[in-house]
Amino acid sequence: MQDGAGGGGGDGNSMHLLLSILADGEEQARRLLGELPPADDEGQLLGRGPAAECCRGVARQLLCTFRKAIAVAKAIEAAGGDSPRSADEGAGAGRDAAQAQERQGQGVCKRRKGLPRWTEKFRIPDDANLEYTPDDGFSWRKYGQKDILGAKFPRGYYRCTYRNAQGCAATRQVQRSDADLAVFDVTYQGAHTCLQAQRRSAAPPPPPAAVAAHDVQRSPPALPDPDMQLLENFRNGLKVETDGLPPPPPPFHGHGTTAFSFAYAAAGAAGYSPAESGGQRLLQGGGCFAPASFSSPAATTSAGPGYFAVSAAHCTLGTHDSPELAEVVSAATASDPAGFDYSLYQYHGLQQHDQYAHLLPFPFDPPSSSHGQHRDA
DNA sequence: CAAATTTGACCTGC
DNA sequence: GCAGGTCAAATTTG
Repeated sequence: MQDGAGGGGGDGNSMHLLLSILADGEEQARRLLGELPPADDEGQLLGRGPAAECCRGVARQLLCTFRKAIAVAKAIEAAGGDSPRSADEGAGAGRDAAQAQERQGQGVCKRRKGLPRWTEKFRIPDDANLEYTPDDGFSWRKYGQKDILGAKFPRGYYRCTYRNAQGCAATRQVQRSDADLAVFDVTYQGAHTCLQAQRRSAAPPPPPAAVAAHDVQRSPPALPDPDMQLLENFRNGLKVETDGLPPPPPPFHGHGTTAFSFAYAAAGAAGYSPAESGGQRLLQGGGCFAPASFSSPAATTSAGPGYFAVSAAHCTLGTHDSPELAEVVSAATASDPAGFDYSLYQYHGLQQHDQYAHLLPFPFDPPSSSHGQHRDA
């Protein structure tokens, strides 16, 4: 991974470009926040009410996310191209656990080879009890628990409930953050090949009105709504950890829009289909990725309804080689190739960084471009 | 009674 | 040898 496409973040031009884009995004986020009227400004359209609060929350989070991303990018640059790491580590939150995870992560890749690996941060509701565990909609069976050096809380080991019945190799590790009890680091390994993933892929998109009508700031939906989850995801911050991969395409492109293509790919490997319209809509609209369909009838995870907050999609592909990235992206496209929106990849800036285009398992030649830039595969 | 969870032992990589 | 990850028997739960 360090070799090949861009040298694992060590490419000075790519990093400068990334920093430039991030700085641009930060500036736009700052402007957005500045242009939003204060909460007590009754004269403004968005001055009050849940919608205004939501916008301010998103804007603040966006700004925070950009700053984290910039810090991480600078750290990578200063380190001479070492694997990018969690933005939270740089920001100080959950540092002990993250460092423990980092140590582990470096070793784990060699322990379990061949399967893509990535980590998400889950935030549970503040009023959740201590036994609350993150629910991603899949059905998991716990097979072990281990005290981890340097971590206050034990790590839980889960595998897909249908491992035996359907040969699904997906596993996940759940560890509560030391710094924030409401935050869980959930490391996934392997894509779901069971029917859960297929059901999710086949699930119909939710009505678009669901996003605007819901107060995402305060109350998580009783029934997981993909769009709400995307918003919540956005609100809780993001990080993309390539963990030794070639640097991802710059996630920001165009006029103040954002997208996280690696999170996209990683989530696809978890069984989430990029063809799901909820994901597409919000990706294109400035959001990020989150599970787009929580309709698994088999879900028996311990978290009850009301949960949701994916705060990160920090993608860690296991063995650092581009073929595995292709595998992940392939998984993302496999469920519905016809519905895959190739323009997203262009939208994510790929057309500007064609050194990444070869990582895709399909010829990168988007049928059309609404952004006026198009590259040849 | 079947399925899920717990937990100590064992395996693997560094 | 240490620490993370997995196995599998025992136990719990519905």
